Amino acid sequence: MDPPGFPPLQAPIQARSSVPHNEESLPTEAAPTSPELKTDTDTRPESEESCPVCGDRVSGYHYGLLTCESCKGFFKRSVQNNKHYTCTEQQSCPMNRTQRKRCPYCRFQKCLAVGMKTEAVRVDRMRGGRNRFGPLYRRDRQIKQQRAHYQTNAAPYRIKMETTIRHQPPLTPNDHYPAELSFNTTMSSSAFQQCHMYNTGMPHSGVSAPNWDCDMDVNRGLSSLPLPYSERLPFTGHPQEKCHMSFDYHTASTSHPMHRTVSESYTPRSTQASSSNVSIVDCDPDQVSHPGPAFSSFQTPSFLDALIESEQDEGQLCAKVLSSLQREQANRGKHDRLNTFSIMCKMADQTLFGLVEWARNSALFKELKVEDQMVLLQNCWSELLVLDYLYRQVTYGKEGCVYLVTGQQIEVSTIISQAGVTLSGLVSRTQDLVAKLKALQFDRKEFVCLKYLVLFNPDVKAVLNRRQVEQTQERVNRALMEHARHSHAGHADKFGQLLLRLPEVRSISLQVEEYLYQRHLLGDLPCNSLLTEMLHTKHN
DNA sequence: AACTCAGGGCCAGTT
DNA sequence: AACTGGCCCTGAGTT
Repeated sequence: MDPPGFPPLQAPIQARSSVPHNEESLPTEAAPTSPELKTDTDTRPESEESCPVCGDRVSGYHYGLLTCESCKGFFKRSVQNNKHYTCTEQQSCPMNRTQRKRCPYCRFQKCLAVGMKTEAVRVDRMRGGRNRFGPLYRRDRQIKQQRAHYQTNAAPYRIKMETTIRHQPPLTPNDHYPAELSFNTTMSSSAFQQCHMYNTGMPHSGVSAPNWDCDMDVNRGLSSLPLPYSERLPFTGHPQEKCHMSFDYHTASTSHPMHRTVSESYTPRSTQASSSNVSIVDCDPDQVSHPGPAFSSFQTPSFLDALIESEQDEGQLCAKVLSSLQREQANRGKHDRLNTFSIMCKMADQTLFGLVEWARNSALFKELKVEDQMVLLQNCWSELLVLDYLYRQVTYGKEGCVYLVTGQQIEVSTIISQAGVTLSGLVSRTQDLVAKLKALQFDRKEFVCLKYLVLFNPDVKAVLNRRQVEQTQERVNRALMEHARHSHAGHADKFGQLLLRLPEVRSISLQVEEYLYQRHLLGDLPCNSLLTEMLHTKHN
């Protein structure tokens, strides 16, 4: 079986002396600790995690993430032998340890969806050595270690991520392996195929053709949906009054909140004392002297309440996005309508616009230097978008549906059947997270806290006043811990459970960025949107 | 130089 | 016969 030139297999099995990986063969008292059994390997994350594909015990990092030995082997064989499976059911077969063998199609799709990388399978079949995912694995370990640390110590959540490496360009065919090693199948000339293969390293199955780029219900719905959403959303006030903030994509770049942050609307720190929101800034529970038990017991709630106050109204955002989209469609000819993908991008863009505005209006954020505001937002904008999306699903989304910022709902199955593998994978990953958050009864205050924790990330390299960012993050963290402890006695360790969701939010957001960037390169994104601008800043 | 660990291969067992 | 999955070999990178 070995290629020519390889030494013949020596070492018959009985002659091998190595100790099985996870066996309980701990050293005896007399025996010195072998390198394999030293303390840090005992805390390896893979020992306690389950395979994201089938739930079996993970055996280490394989092809991009922690998986079990079985899925590692399955994935390797599938890619090496260029397997094309088919599903006899609805392409949504259950995937667990006992049923994973039933449908290789769904198993392989799940492998791709959770992020296993086909380009990590070597077509030259060279053994041993290292690939370029080393830093990714290291980073993942760091995150997991911190997670474990926080679980045991309930210390403040810290997002350990270096901005310089966090947005690596995807592997290109020539990046590490020769082109034919990564793409050993004929590459279609269509832009979609290019995009798909770039993201997954695999040819598109052809089943899930990119109808996503065509007209879907969400598009047709735009002309018929009523403008006021007061029936469906907690809308307060008159939509007409709140919709005056038009969003013209042709002039959008000059009105981006980011631009205004650095130009006309920045309030110098020295003037903050007179800000109407100063109470938030000054009510650090650790700093105040305790006037009495009543006040003391409500310190954190009032801090949180103050944070909540600056939250954008969902109905307001909905009406704004909807009216803008309706206006844009109205200005287009009958045959020039926006396709679904463009509509989604514009929704995301407007939501992002709102999130930047939210940050800028936050008293805690205003405390920071403009330079820090910029780098923090540039670091976490996609995570904020993901969090925002998640909270919307948890709060308004029906089972099996995706709830759009415009109030429309699309069935997840429709998306999965019409979108490509990358997008489908993203949607199903996100739906899993939504289910977990629903089970936790994720509430608005917790949502706001998570947004602040993600925003105030002291590990962003370019941050000037790290201490200030760190202190704010810790305050929010304490507030979240207190809130989770007191408001939801039914959920043991809700605080820890919420923090455990953040690495997944991060991971999804990176995948979203990558996906959007590829679509941008293909000319699918509006060029003068805030979304594009943010993507550009990262890649520059 | 020794160690690490993620890639590939082998092969008994299963379907 | 084809597939599965546990175990082991390999070798670039790390310590």
